[in-house]
Amino acid sequence: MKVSVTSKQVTRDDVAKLAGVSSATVSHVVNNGPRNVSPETRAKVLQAIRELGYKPNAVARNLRRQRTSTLGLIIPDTFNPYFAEVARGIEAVAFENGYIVVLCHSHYNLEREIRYIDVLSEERVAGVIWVPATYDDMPAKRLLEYQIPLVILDRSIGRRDVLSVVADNFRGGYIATEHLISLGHRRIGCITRPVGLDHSNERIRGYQAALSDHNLPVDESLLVSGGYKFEDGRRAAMELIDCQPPPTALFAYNDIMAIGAMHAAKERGLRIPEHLSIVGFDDIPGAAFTFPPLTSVCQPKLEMGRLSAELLIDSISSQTKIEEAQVKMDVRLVVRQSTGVAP
Amino acid sequence: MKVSVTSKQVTRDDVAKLAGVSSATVSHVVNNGPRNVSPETRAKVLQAIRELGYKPNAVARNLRRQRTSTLGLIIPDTFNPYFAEVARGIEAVAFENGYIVVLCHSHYNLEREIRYIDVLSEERVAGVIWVPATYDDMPAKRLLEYQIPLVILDRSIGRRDVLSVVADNFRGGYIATEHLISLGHRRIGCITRPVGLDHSNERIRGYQAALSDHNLPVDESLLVSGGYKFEDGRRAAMELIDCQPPPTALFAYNDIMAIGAMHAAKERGLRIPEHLSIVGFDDIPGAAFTFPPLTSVCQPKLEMGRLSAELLIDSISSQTKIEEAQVKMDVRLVVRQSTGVAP
DNA sequence: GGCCTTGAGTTACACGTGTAAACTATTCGT
DNA sequence: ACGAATAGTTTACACGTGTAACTCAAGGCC
Repeated sequence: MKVSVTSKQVTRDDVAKLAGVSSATVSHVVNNGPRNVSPETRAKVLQAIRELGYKPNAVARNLRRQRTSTLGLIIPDTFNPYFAEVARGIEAVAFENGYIVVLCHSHYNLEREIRYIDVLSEERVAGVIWVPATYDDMPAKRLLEYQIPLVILDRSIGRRDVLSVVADNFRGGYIATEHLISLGHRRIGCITRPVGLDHSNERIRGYQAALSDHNLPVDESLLVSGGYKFEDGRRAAMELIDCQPPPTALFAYNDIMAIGAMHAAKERGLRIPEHLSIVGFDDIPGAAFTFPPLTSVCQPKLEMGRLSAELLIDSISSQTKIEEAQVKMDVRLVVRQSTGVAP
Repeated sequence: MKVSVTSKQVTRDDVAKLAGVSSATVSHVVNNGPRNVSPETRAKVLQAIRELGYKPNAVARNLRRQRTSTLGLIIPDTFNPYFAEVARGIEAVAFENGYIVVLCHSHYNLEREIRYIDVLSEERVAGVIWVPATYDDMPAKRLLEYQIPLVILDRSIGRRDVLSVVADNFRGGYIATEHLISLGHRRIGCITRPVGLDHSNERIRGYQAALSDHNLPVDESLLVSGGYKFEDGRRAAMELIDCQPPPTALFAYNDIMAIGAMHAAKERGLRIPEHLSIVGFDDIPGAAFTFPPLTSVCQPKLEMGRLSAELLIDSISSQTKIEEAQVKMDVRLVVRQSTGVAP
């Protein structure tokens, strides 16, 4: 039925004129309120809307309502599958609730986070989900200063008034190690990031707690800390394999390093899992496709994204004070074929 | 210097009052025009802006200017690393040019594409980059009907008035096959999607053209079409390996299938590349981490994203008619260790 | 001096919408 | 029968901004 070919925007007044009613009535039809509209009038208005191809202008509506239905997502980089899955959950919940999501890649860069926060502030976004790129809290402070509702994902800044959603990294390290212990392993190596960072600290603490709880020694020489990349994992594994006596199992900080460790084992002629068991962390998509498929600790990434969006939308719409500032999500072990009974 | 603790929005008028000037002058300072402002007045205004923590309201500005600085990105799913990298390029260029990007996941769903188009239309986005989820052109038609500038990524709908950016899939199939031929392979299997879809058709044509150009027979029995997943690749490879005589090399439609084929080979006791060479397509991040690392055809994903954003922004700001509707991007072969001389 | 130009600043209004308040016409309660 | 209540519709205005049109003062030019 669309006839309009002009490039001029069709406004509510055009619809009103065609339908022979006032523009307020059109508004009442479009928004189902706040005043009632008789069925006949409603029909006339809807017909006019269809004929003209009228689309309400969300910009004007946002200005008038003094709020938008836009959420900002500040995330290091969706190229990382972990963040990509989180983003997927956020976008899905946003869409279900009539929000749109502005994608802001910080590229692991503090300055860029801050520049994006200023942009989002000017855009008057309804709220922001922030996946920190560095260990600097300034972005959170600035968002609070701007009075923008905020949920922090994947890290907590320990303030009672800031919502955050994190995975239980301690438990991840614990169950990974316990799994290896239950397979009879006694010397279990750990490949990790440089200590001092939240995630790795927690994962290492879990690893060590599991050892202690099962009366195994916590041998510092079995802990190798490097970077977080494939080559770092490969190198660290080499080092551990060359120990005397070598560990029979490895727990890696993340899957990429675990895959690096698998390569190291193959290069040393070790078969997995017959000679060496390996557990990773994150359960990236590729983990199922390694040879053999990698056992890994899985964070509920999609759920974490969904939950953070739900929390944010809740805190936007209700002014109720928050009870629990930090939500810790449970992790689970995905057992594949890279782990087996100790030799 | 910020003092304001009130939740009321700070407006241009507040700044004007504090600085003792008119609100138009504030506007002239903020926008560097259109009228000149003396250095002293400018200083007073900037000081007032700082004191009040004034942030111009982009919603109001967009309404007044009758345009936004927002781009819509409709994409099946950034969880797929191919799309994630494309999105990264788009976001980067958008940011550099003062645009923000609304992330719209279609989840390979036509209806959702259309619903998002309606939302973006109401939001009055300046333009849209569309990565088609299905083979239905309706989204493009609707965007054109709404007069929203459009760039189609990864597919072309063959209209002279619609910009599109695609990879040279034909050439990808060609150089992959030629690479295998140059290594002495004569029987080269091809694992592909069900025929009939743009991408796979082009890649198969390239594969066949390379064979013909080197005077090798195009043997239909060496072409196995299945799905596009790991298991599909594994099954297809099994079938080819069990041929008599078996091929000494395989070209797979994508890396996931290629990795499936690698697993099939290992299960059959074949060593790669000594007994069987394998080439994939897409060069996903995991391709470098398989054992041995996978040779693959690489599309310039980041560049494709960047270019599509640049084209879109160009076509938004200039009303010039487009010359070349379709841009075909070159691909390159990344040679790793999954291909070797024929046995 | 008269007239035009120029630069700095102001006034006034439009952008498209949501909704309070005003206005009618109809129904209701007594 | 008459004021009150109710439902449907309209009028009027505010949201915060960009900018055209205007004012005013200060030179510049003959």
